[in-house]
Amino acid sequence: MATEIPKQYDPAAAQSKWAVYWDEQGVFASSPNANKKPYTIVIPPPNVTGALHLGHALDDTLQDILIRHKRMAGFETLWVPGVDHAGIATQAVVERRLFEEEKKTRHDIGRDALVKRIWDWKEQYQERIIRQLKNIGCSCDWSRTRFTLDPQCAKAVRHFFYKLFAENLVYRGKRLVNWDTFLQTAVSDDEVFHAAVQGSFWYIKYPVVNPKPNEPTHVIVATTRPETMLGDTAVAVHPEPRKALDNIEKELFAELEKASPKDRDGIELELNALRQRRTEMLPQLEQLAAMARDRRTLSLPLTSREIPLLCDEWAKPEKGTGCVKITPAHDPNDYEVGLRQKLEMINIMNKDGTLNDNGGAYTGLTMQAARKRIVDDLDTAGLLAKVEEREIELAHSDRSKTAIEPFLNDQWFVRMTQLAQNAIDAVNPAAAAQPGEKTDKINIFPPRYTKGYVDWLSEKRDWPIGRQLWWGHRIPIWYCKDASEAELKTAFANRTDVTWRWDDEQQQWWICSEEDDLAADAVKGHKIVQEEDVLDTWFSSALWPLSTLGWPNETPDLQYYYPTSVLVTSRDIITLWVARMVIAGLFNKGVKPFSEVFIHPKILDKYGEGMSKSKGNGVDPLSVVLKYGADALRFSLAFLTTENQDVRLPVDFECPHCQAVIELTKKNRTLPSMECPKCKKKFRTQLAEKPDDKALPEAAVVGERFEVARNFCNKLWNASRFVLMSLGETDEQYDDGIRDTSTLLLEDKWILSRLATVTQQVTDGINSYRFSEVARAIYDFAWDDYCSFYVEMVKYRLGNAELRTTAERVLLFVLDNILRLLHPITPFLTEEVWHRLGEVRPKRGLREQVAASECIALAAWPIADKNAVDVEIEQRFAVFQQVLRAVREIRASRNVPPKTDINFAVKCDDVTKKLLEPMSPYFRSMAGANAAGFGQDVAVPTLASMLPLDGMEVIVDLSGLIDVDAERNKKEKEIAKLAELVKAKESKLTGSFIEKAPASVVEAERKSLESLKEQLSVSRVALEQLINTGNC
RNA sequence: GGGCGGUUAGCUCAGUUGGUUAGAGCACUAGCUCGACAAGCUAGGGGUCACAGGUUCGAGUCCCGUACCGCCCACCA
Repeated sequence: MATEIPKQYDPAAAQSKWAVYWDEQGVFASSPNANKKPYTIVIPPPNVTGALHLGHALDDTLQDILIRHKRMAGFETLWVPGVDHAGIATQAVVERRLFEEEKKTRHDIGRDALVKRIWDWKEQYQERIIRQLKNIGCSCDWSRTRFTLDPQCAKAVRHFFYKLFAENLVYRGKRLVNWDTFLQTAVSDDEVFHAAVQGSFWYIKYPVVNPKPNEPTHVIVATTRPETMLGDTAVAVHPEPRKALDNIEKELFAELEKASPKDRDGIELELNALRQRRTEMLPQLEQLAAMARDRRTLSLPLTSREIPLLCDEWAKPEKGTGCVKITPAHDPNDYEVGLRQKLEMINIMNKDGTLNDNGGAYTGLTMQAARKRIVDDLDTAGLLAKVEEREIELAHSDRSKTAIEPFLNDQWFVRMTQLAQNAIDAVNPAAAAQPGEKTDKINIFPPRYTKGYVDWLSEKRDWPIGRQLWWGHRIPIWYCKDASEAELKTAFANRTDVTWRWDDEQQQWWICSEEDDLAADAVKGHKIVQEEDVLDTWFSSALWPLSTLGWPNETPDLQYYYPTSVLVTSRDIITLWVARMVIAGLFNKGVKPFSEVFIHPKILDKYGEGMSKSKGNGVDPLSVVLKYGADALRFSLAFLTTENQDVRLPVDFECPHCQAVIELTKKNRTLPSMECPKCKKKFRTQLAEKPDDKALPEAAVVGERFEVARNFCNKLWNASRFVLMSLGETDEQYDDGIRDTSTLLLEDKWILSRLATVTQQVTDGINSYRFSEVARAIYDFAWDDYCSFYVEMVKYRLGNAELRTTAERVLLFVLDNILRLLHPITPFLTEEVWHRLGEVRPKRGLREQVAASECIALAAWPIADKNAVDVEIEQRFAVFQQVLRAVREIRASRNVPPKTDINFAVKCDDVTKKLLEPMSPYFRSMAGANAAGFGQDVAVPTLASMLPLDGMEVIVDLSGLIDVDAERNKKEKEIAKLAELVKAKESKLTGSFIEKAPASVVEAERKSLESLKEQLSVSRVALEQLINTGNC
């Protein structure tokens, strides 16, 4: 029966089988259990903008490793799955698609139709995302799947907003916002990126009104955005340009003193420019400052407006012309100046990016078109002094990729001063962070990420929470113009879930309701109108640990599972998301939302770029699963997770027809289908959406790093196959045999000692998020110790009736433990083998929680047996390994045919002799070498190869096999190397090393020198013997 | 401009509090179809640990500086 086990692990079969099994058995379902400690993770909800890529797969694999480990370790584990509506991002992709496919904008189809399309999109991608998670083996409690826009989350959102409003922590005000003219919404600073574009620097002349004699007739300002001049309400000059220049010069001198010779030239250049500016421009700037104090005005070109020339320190005399135009409604810095100088703020733009009525002759043009016309008109009027070509860093919307226009708009904000401070106080300083530490504070790992979190919060910038979108949580505010407070009181008499505040600026009531049920006639005789804007996506994400557990209701879930145990995510949303969850958790519940935060590396593609949906370089984890299986994918990802900030994971396509590897390039990575250059047949990629493409066979994604893991899975599969085929029939509890140490041989004790060490390493490693170390430790143990040594040695014992029973027990015991240690990383493979073992040995012990016939996902996590750790045993075993390696090396280097047995002896002391003698059968079975003898006075054959080791000499009889010249050559090289080492060590041991280094280190070095010397003399004797042999 | 990473074998990366002759996988070379596994087995070659200085008996590891690569934040009329 056992021989039916295939030679290769079949991941697809195991995946479909066990995914269904776990689901049917309710293995991942969780509910509050007073007898167990909770261990909770909420998934960072992926955006429904698109499918998951390998970056998500890493995030989710790590969480699953933690969850599966804790589940086995006896915790009541809950992993809450879900997806995020991702307001702007999702609306943007749907809008973009609408435009590409139907050339329509959202205004063409209207709010309801657009929202319906987005819901369709959401359903499609949520389904796909959940399928991806399931297929890579995530052990979430699927019955609890949440969506940030579902009724429960909506309730939490309204409650949060209400609480903030009631405590006067939200306000509405005119603010300069980043306006996305494509999406027609404000976006936060965090949703803006800067990119260099080719632009120009225009110098424009503003005529002075009624210039006096000796006064300049024009003031020249430089700008990259001439069209905004229509909104200018002043031109500023520095009040004390001389003093300002003096200060800068002073600073430069100070810098020059400290500067390295290399930097000096640059500073000198700056100084020169400054001096030149002083002579050429300072007199005029001082004159202008004087004019400004004199309240002189300028005539704003192309308009009939007069604007003041004024003094403000924002005008830097060292930059541009030293004068700067002030456009408060369209520039963040000018806005500040405008507030300071109480300037009029003239908004010249409509929400769609065209000029409004304030644009005069240019009304209706886009900002772009207006720029051209304005420059032309200025030129015609002789008011364009000069134009410089130059590269400008321009703000772009992260969502629509279009240029941002600073825009004055009404906006809702959350006051951050106190909230941010609380969130700062909630984290442990980086230096104090220890995994698993019992503390009220949050620990961030790796600790270096703590700084960014604290720094960002320290700015305490108010959070703009409104978005002019249709996809999201509508702000629960209703406006009422003309009711009296008494009327409001009457209308909401018995309601504790409605509150209001008077908006002085707009002369209206703000009515905030916690329940989404305010009718238009809720206030008798008055119309109330709900705010059109929706909330920033992060507003609902901030509540994720709360809303997924039932908040604002004090549910049993919330009481049991909150705060969650750890949050696992990547570094780019530490501020946007992690910080805001902390804020929301503390504010709403008074308790941090999670105890630890683990930040894992980002996955980069072969070009070193982070994977993202918008770039199109995201690789579908299922394309990897298709080729290598989910276990291999997961193992690779765990293996990659070092403390580094990024990991590179290059992949290519594999043609499903001819298996040719097709390089994945920036060009073809966005294609839904392509043709194989080799076999000329077509195939689809993960991006296929149209029926034609979907009908094609799918290309898998291949990468070297996955092969390593796939090979490992297969290795373990085959080791298990060997064990399954070797086990005899018995009904015993194999672990009883382990506890009876009297029958254990050296190799048994050795592998049990190693197992105990590795068990501890793996347990500690998972608890402290050192995933790479964990994967490496099991990999090395399973492959090198278990397969290469233990299994090989056991082969001999299985054929020996007396030695068989213990060997079988240990063999099985260790495999059983490897499987359990590995289960969090490779769940399908281990579950498959576990059940097969269950058929042969249903009564395996060590199962506190479940019977052997049940699944490994619920089996007990191995506990390291400290008593089994035996350093001396490991050292003794290492001697055996050394000798075996030496014999093999001699065999290999002398090209002894594999079927030819050789004879060997080891010259050694009595202790070693006693150790090696029982190992004779293994030298035979593992190296084809017959032991001729061990001990002080073994006979040395006339033709022998001798290899000196630490305190021993391995002698292989090569009569009839040896090439004397080659042997001599080898020996000479060896002697030279040894002599060099001896020399180095001798000189080390004559220096002050002896006095200053700790005695134990010195002693170790002495011993090492002795050993080297001995090896050297052995080699010299061997060489001499060779020469003699060669001569006769 | 501020902050944070990185630089170790041809490639991708490990390297705990400084301590014998710096490791792994892939690739490469030679030999193996020996009953778990060719996705494998055995052996081998390959590194002045980016550069320069310092601390130390001793530095890949600690300190200072330089160069290059990358990320984040802020700003640039």
